[in-house]
Amino acid sequence: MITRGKLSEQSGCNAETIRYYERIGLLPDPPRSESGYRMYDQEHVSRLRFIQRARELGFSAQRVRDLLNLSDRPKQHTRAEVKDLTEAHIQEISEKIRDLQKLKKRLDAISSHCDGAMESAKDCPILISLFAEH
Amino acid sequence: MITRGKLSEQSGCNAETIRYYERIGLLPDPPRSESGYRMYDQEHVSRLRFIQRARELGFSAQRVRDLLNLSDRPKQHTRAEVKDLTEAHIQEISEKIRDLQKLKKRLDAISSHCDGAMESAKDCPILISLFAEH
DNA sequence: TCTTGACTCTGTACTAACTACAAGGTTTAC
DNA sequence: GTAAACCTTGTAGTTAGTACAGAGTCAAGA
Repeated sequence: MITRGKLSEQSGCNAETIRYYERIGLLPDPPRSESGYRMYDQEHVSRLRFIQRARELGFSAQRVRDLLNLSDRPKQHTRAEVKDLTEAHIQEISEKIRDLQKLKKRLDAISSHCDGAMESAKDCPILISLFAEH
Repeated sequence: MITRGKLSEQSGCNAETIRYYERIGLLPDPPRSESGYRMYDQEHVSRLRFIQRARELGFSAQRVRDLLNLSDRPKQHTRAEVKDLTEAHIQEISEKIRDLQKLKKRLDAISSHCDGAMESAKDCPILISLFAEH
């Protein structure tokens, strides 16, 4: 059994974040010592690692919750459900990439019209294009 | 002179968002009618359009504020400063794209190991990889 | 034994960029 | 006159945490 500080240290997860995960129901309430200190076991460590890996992969807290539910009640769920969640997430990421690429293209185009010579910002083609009607 | 509702309608910007932009200092406090209604003029319309365009291009509110400052005091600023802000922004977007592409690659790799057949989620390679030590 | 420092507890407030709502006042239309 | 449609303000919610204050607890050294 370890305290929150130790769990934070072992996992590299901010101690406040651990409390936050408990609050939003990603980590179950741990048992407490007589004085009220949280006492974590190996189960908590594994679960926190899972949460960290999923978050690193960009899953939202809600998606992580869904994945954990599938994992907690595997008999009522299928691999297809897990795969569906993952595919939906991949889809979202692909869309984000596409949107950002479009954005970058537009910005590159705007930026290329400005040579950045040391003249007044008033005449800057970038600002003009942002202020322009249409 | 138009009211907030009309400005919202004309710009397509949510009326509450206009109040928010005022609160964070992107839009100047407009003059008020006798009864306290905000009265906007053409200047406000242009400025709101600028903000909307910049936000669509993914500039943060702080960046938009910086761009507006350059525009408001063009004599003290140069085109080079505007270009620098834009280039920094393009840089950030490029990094985001790279990060997301890396993420997608990892997720694709994980997902491809799971055929999604109707078996228990317990044995799902995706969940296993998320729970795995290392 | 006392004290000091490090830890933990709780609740609360802050971040970005909005959105939404309640309770009240104003304007417009019929 | 009254009802709808607008406007005002303050406040709370969203995501995914982070930070801090004030109080209690624990372990080690003098």
